[in-house]
Amino acid sequence: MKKAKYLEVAEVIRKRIKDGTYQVKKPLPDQQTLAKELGVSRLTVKKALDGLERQGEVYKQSGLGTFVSEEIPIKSSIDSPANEFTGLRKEMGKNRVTSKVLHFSVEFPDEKLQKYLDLHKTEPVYHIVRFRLLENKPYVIEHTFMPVKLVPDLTDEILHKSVYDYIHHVLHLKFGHAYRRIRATRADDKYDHYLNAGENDPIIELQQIIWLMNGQPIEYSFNRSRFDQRVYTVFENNRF
Amino acid sequence: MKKAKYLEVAEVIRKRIKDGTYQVKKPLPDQQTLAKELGVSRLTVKKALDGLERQGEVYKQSGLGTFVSEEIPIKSSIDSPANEFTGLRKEMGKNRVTSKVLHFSVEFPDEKLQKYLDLHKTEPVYHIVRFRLLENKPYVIEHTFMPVKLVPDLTDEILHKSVYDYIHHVLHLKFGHAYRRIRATRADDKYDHYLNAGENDPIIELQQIIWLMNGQPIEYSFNRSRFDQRVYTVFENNRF
DNA sequence: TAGTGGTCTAGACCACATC
DNA sequence: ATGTGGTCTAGACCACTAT
Repeated sequence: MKKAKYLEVAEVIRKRIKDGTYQVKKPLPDQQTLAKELGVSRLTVKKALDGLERQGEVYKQSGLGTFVSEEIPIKSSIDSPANEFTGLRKEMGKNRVTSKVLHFSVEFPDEKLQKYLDLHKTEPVYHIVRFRLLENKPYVIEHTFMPVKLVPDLTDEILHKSVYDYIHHVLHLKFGHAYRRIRATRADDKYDHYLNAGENDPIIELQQIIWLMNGQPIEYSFNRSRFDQRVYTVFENNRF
Repeated sequence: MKKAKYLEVAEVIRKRIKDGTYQVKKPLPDQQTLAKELGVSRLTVKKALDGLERQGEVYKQSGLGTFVSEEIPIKSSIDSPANEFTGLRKEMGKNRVTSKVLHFSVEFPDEKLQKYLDLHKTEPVYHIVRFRLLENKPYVIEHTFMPVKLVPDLTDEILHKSVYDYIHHVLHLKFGHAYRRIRATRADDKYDHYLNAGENDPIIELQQIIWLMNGQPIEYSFNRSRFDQRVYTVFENNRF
């Protein structure tokens, strides 16, 4: 299966931004010119630029042109994007993350989970608690619930590596959308002591449901970190 | 200036979802049928559906159809969307929000602010601290910095109502994109006592830079709430 | 095989900003 | 007047899913 042309075009443009061919705050060549150069229609170029704009790489001004976005001055390398679908190992780098499985069981879902994961009470879920360290420093406690029917044959070994890899590359499932809630709370969960959090230390918690492309919910989870260990970020674009 | 057709089409479909014409988890009419019915081309329908999909109203499956999304079970009415551009008064309802101006001055920007707002050190900024209550209950302390050159003639009266309204409807400026960082912290700011936060109460803080459509940064701010008063949410769609 | 959404094209016209 | 991006069309072909 071949990649769509507009994705190829977006990659070319992204590279040119990265290597300085197109400079920050300067206009890119106009859409017609890019279309001719790359041998595609103008609409295909526009579609590529629309995507890059949604991701914050460029911004367009009708009547003026398309410009390379500036660096974001408050962006930090420790930020965790709250609007991406990469797993922790991929996000942070494979070898920087280690995982300890604190709990792994199969259960029937309670009423809350039945609602969250759109399950009948007879359809079992995995219940997983993982303690994850970033460069050997306590980083996050992840409480995860997934329907067994959607993720068959989950093993302890997979839990130590990447569940995301298993879901995507072995089961060939694709995440579609997610709803996430971020809040501050106290260290009051039974596993929080793993985070080296004192009794009065704030905790930052991200709770989420993830759905597949076909609309089925595949994961309910909440992830807790000590307040000074994690910052969630959102990039937002004011377009339809 | 007339509204684009694809926006009109999206509104029609959104209404039909809301009033039950199209039912949850059931397929909408196919794109060709909708196009004919509404007297537009198929691409225009697709563009409308793409937007609704990004906003989570529907999801599409190639080869199958377009389906109405389910209700999100963890969504709560107290959630604050972290990926919207509406001001607090509009988000929560005009009459539920009251504002007290704790500080209002004009200053030359320090180095940090010069970087955040892309300013020369001779270009002054407003420095505003507002205490905002939701139905007379302490809700958030907002620390806001804006370049004077972009927001001329800001008055105390505007601060008591909606700065967003002034920027959009009087100055006719449009927000383009924003980068937001959400973290948990302690009640250690000099204004935090307004939140009725005890010394050990966690605080949830949202820090952000907002840019206009033309790429100019117009606001740097950080907003602090007591941990149990605010939850930030993100909806994310795994598409280009 | 039939029906769905996804992509792509060429061409046209419009809205907007600048000169 | 010119050049930019935004919208819209009709038509074509492809990829995917179900039967």
